[in-house]
Amino acid sequence: MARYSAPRGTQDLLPERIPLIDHVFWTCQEVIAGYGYLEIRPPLFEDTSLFHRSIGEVTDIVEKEMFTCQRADTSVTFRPEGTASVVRAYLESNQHKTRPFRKFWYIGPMFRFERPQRGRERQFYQVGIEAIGSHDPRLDAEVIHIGAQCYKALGLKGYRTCINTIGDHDDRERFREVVLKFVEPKLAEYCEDCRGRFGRNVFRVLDCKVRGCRELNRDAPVFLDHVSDTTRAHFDEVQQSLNALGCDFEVDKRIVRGFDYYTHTVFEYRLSSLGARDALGGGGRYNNLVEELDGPPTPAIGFSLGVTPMLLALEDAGLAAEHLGEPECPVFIVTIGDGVRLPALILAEELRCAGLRVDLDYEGKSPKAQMRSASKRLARAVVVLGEDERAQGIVQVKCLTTGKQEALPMDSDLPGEIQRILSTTPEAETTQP
RNA sequence: GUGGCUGUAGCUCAGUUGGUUAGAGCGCCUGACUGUGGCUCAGGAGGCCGGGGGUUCAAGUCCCCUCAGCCACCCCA
Repeated sequence: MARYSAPRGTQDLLPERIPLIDHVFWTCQEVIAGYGYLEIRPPLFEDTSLFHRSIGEVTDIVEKEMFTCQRADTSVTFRPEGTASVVRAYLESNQHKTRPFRKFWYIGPMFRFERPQRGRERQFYQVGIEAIGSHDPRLDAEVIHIGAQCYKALGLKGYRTCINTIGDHDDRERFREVVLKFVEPKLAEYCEDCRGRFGRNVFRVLDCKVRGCRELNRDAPVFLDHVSDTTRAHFDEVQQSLNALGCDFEVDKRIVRGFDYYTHTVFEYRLSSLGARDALGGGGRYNNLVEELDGPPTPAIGFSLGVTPMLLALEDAGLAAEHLGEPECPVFIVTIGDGVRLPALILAEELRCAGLRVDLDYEGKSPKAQMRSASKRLARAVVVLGEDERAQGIVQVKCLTTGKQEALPMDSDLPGEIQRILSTTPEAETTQP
């Protein structure tokens, strides 16, 4: 048992797993870049107040899930999501004055003090995009489509793109009144949770899973019946644009997102095979957030995709294995005898300078064991440098895929020769089991 | 934060109604002509049985606490 373990809800990304993570990163990045989004890298922590303002005071995240650090008179919080930071950076660099419409993407760790379970960690990676400065419904469609394209590019199947609108502030206030009037008379009949939700967030009462509450909600008011014409028109155009893009989607009236800043279009990507926590990612429009953070009224929309659920989905679909494993080190130098300790060090460095990835034994292993190490490291060529070779001014170069070995003079073009040997043995070992 | 399940070698797991020196497969190390991998064979190392306390003549096995993971809830990527 190790003395220390990683903090709860965190994990080490060991070398074997890095290629898989990178695969996800690169695939998403490639898709996103195709739509003109540019990467932005804000700090991992912000003034605590930024999240209070953006996410909302009465959200679970702000109330109990923030990693906050107090030093003297400053309080910073490790970001629980990316949007607030991006908007803050947008305003701080005066984009709203110089280049009001911008499209950003980001990737990096987020932090939430939650109880961990499958697909939920306290430090987790998200890839996200934020398009700030336009209310064009075609942009909503683009953003929604990009997320789906990321999943498609990863080879995932069976995910669903669910969209909804939560209207603007007026729409919701109007609807809140309607719902309050609907629920209040029979409040006593609802479950305990719902009676709590009544005061905090009435809308949640409408999608309670308890059977009794479902019965009570059978004739509940429908939001879309109470929205303004502009809200409805926007939502309609979003759907038309999605169809134009060839993006499959379904409307799910129950989508309500966890942050206060969302307006109008909200969406979620779901994959039921993930279990109870079936969301791959989600996002929405946030037309009031820029203003809320002391900028000019500026419409915007974005999403964030959880890397953890993507990894789980890839693993479930059997698409992860091919990306797991330690990156190969194509050239390994086997030394025999103490007399070649320094010559081997020099030779390795010369080969590296010529652009090869080279390693050698630092454990004092026998030649046989060094060969085994080379194999395990997926080396494709071994350079044997022993006392005998050194005396003759040569090295033995053994190709591990063909097993052929040839003697080459030390003063010949060794890097070139090794390159030649590596390139004449294409992909032999990748076809092994 | 609430409830439930689980925790034995590096990994995946066996371990009978509590009973002697806790096992297997894989992996790791060594060896099979004192300098040559993969395959095979032989041998070897490696476990405070998650941690702490308790019951008992005796605890990996039973009880309590704690930590961690998983599952569900709240909520959420």
